[in-house]
Amino acid sequence: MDKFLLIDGSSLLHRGFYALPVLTTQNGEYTNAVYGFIMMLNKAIEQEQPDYLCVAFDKSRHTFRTEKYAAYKGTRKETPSELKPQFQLVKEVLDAMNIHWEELDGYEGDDILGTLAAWGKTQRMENHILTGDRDLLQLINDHTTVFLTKKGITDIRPYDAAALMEQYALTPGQVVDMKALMGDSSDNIPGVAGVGEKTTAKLLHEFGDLDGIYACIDQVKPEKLKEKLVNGKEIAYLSKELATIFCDVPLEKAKEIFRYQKPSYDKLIPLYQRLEFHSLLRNMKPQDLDDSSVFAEKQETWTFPYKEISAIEEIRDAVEKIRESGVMSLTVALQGRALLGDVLAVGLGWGKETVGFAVNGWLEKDKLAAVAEILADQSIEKYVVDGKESYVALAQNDILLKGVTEDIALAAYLLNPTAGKYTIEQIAEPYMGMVQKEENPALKAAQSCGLILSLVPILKEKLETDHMLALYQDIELPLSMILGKMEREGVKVDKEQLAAFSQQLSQEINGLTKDIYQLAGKEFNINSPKQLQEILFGDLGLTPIKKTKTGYSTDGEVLEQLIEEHPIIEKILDYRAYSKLNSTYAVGLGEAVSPLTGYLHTSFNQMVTATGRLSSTEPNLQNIPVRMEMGRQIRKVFMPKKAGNLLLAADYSQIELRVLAHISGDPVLCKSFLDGEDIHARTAAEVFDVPLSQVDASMRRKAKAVNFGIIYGISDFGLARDLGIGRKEAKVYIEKYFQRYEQIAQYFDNVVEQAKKDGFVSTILGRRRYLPELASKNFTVRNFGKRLAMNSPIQGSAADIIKKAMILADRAIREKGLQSQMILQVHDELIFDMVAEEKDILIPLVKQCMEQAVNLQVPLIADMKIGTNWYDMEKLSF
DNA sequence: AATGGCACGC
DNA sequence: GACGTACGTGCCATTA
Repeated sequence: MDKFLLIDGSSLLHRGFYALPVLTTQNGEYTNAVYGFIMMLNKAIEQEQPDYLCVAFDKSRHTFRTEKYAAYKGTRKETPSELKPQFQLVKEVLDAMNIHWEELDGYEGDDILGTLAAWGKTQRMENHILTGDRDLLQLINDHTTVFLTKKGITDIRPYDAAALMEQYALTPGQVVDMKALMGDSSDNIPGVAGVGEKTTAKLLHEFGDLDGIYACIDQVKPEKLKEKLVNGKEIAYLSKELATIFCDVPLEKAKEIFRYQKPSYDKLIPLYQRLEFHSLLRNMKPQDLDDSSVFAEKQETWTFPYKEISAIEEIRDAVEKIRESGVMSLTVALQGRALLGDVLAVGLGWGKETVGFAVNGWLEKDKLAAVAEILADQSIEKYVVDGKESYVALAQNDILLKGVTEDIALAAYLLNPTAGKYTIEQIAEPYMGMVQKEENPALKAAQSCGLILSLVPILKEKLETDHMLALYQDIELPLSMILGKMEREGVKVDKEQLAAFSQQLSQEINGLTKDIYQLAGKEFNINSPKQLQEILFGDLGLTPIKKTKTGYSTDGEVLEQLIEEHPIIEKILDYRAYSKLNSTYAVGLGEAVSPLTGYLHTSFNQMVTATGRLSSTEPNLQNIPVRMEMGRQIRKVFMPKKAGNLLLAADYSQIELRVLAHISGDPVLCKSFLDGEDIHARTAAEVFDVPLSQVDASMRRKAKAVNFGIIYGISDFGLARDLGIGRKEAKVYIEKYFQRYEQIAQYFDNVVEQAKKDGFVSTILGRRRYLPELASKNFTVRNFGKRLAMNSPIQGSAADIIKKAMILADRAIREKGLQSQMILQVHDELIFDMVAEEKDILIPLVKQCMEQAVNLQVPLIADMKIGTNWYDMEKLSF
């Protein structure tokens, strides 16, 4: 069946406009909406491969609907002046692309789409409608699927009748009935007064449609609702008429005018050049451009020749040329995680040349050996993507990687820490409009080297304008190599002890399982929240406390509240605690021990968190239990490598509150730190209005929760829940806090205000986090954005500080020629495997590196602990 | 393979 | 009045 792609031009243009920052060309032409539109269009064409297509636009505000009801769309704001001229522009682009578009006086784009869809059905075509407007869902039928744009500009979801039912519980026909009843504020369709979303859903479920409701109006209850419906009958039907897409617009419908054909590149290229759509130009495929004379002179700006080599002589030849050049790009394609060191292919780039070669396992190690020398040569600059990964993988093959001066993955992460992935494909896409299609690993590695060389200047310029060049060069880049070293170093664990612990836990779990079956009266899978909730709230009739998406919650908080109701609860809590310890830690860590080294080698991820923190995986060594005594025991298995060595744990005291004191400049909090007070006790004294000496344990506990909340962006609700007090009481504490710490309140107001203006917040070292949430129309999302604006600079600055400290510590250890090793980072804590004889040098050294990492308005304090394992740690006093 | 619920850390 | 503590990862069960 032929495919007919129908595009809602007005909707997509608006979407493009609001999804992208305002862009102008050097001549001052506004282009963001057009750019966004083209991105969406190209993606849709590529995905859908339509045989026919058409774009529909609204012509003017005056339509048959405004004739009928003058206020229709009356609440719409004036189209922004930056968007208006882009309607003309996009039509120029469509003409150059040879894509047919329609608009007609008196009708909306929707009506044109509806008409064409109806016609498409008669032509036995499969209609695919692309829009951001949910109204069009009414057009769904067996020949018509509606593709709705979700967030961003490339996220699209298809809706057929089943998907519509699943998501909105509506049939296509009911879409208009829904509008008839509840109205639509954005189109200013009135609907029936006093009928909202819930009522509408109920009515439609019961009576099917508007006619159904009025046919059985006497059955409608409650009486009030019936009254509303009777009074609103006329408006309901008017609303329905306004919301119904008119499918008989007088249009010329000659099939051939819609046929998909190639763009007229001789028109499109100059147009893109005028609009400065460089990435779109680069993205054009050479084979498409044969007919274009403009292509010849532009070609080299968006393609980079690449080839595969395999003979060792060819590799040596490349190495020689790289030596002369002094700068190279490098890619190392891997199978599996870097620590395995399984290299698939290597790419090398220099000047305007790139090559790649495959490495087939251990047999071809001589190929790697051929490049070893230049890789280890500090004086030859390396441009890479994820240098840590390459470093670790190469090191596993006894090849040292030195001289990494650019890492585009780290650069791209800093430029947008919430992008998610930082592979070469992901980076090239937004910055160059490049979609990499090469699959042969060697060719791909080579091609990537070309992309790296092109991307480095682009990304660096952006870092420079965003004031993050120093953060990139002085923090993230050196840190990546240190993390690589730490990963390879690993940490020793006692496997036997781990197994014994697991044994012990399994026994406890067995006992508890029997008890729980007994108390429940039957056997079931205690690990299954679904089965557990059936037992607790069904069979045993306990009181449900809160809901999840799928049923009643059985989480710890709920169980704690049920503890008095039934003896089974305590057993389940214990069961959960023991199972967690066993599966994740006792068993999980045991399985993660490397058979090669006998140590645990975590991977530190430098490019995942939105705030700048690190994360740790396979295994995660940043969430080893510490709060509960039983769990804390796990720490006994972590030990230094050599007999006689010690573990050194250095953790920042209250780093986040200190950061807050510094950036807010609040005199009360600053003084408290300068005087070395117990910070939670001081907060208690302020909030409860008593002298420091009269603060009791309960007051301090409450104040601690308040401080905790302050860091995370507090709400009275959350604090009340944490402390088990009333919301009003919690609210009083928070108000009192902000009265006493006036400048903190002031700072939070300012940071939110500034974030709204800039679209991002920054840390003390200039790290950014963009906050699109603040511009959301949704109250909840927007409030969430405010909390992020308050929290991210605090958490992110703390991350900046410890990263800086790690670099200082690493350097100091090297300069002093010490054998001790930094092995772990846990957000505010550094762990070292310490040679006992170096104790007196290392401890003050680390302490100083951490405390002097940055200069704040308040002192930074690092507490030092040593021990023979991670459990038995003794605090040192200075 | 992806999602949801839960639980561990800071 | 809405919603309801930031940032993560791993395990297990369930669903597709």
